Amino acid sequence: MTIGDAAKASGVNAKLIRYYESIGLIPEAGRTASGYRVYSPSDVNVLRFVKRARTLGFSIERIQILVGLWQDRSRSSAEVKRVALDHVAELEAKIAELRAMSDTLTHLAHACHGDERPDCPILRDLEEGGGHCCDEPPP
Amino acid sequence: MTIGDAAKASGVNAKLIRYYESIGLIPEAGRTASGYRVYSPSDVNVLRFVKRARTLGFSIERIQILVGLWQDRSRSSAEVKRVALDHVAELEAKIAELRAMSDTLTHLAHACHGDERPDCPILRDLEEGGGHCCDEPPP
DNA sequence: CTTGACCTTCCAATCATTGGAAGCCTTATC
DNA sequence: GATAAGGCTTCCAATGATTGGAAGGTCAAG
Repeated sequence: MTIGDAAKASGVNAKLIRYYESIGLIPEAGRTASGYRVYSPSDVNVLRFVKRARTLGFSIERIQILVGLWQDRSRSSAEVKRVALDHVAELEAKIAELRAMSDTLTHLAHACHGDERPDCPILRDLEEGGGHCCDEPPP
Repeated sequence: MTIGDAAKASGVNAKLIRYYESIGLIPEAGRTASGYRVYSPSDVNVLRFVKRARTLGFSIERIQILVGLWQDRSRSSAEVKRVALDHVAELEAKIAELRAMSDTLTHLAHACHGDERPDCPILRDLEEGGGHCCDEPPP
């Protein structure tokens, strides 16, 4: 299999496969006499694993660990679970951050007339740093 | 005020202030005879506006627009509201994406014993692409 | 033999921020 | 007046993951 075949079979872009190799996430592929990279079905499995892990938002760094555990027959599921739960904790933290942003803005937008007049609570919030509420103007 | 003073007063790092200037988000600061940047309290207001907008997750591109509207006395609040709601829509899309990741992983982690044995539903999901559930193994 | 589709490497851009290096300016102290 | 500390200047580079392009080599079919 060439890199293009592996890309189709795994769903990982050929360019990305080369990148993953360059950073050491996947081992260096074998080469034909003319220098083309060669892939086996087992290489494709690794690529699919990586792709699925990326879909779940794992960082490349954590995927390195997961691939290592995956290929380690003496792993404990506790190790895998810890990596996953660490990631879940980061996801939840990010969600909470975005949730707070969205709620604040939704609130401000709700208070904004949205007409042709220039007066706007959104701009007032940005101006004043968000340290107050529309019903409680700063002293 | 020097850039360091403006940084303290606005909460925006001096390095970041230079960056914002370089990309045209804020106008070029005046200079002393020796080349130091000079800032006025009104410049600090702009920096605070930018900082608050970044805290709410607005992209630099949208902040450009917001600053323009802020300083345009003939703006309509509808324009501001539209920019804000576009951003809210992006935030909600991102939240939904992260929520799906987190829920999937939480489910998988729940099904994982987390003990010293190697068997692990998390790794099985990554291996098989998540196209099935623990109770419904693939045919 | 030519065309087109593939492969190779290298370099650059994205987004927002941070870091460092090398060198100049200002202020305080001796 | 010399010197040291600390702030300022510019330029270059790195982050994370991915994508884009350019320039050139290789393979298969027509």
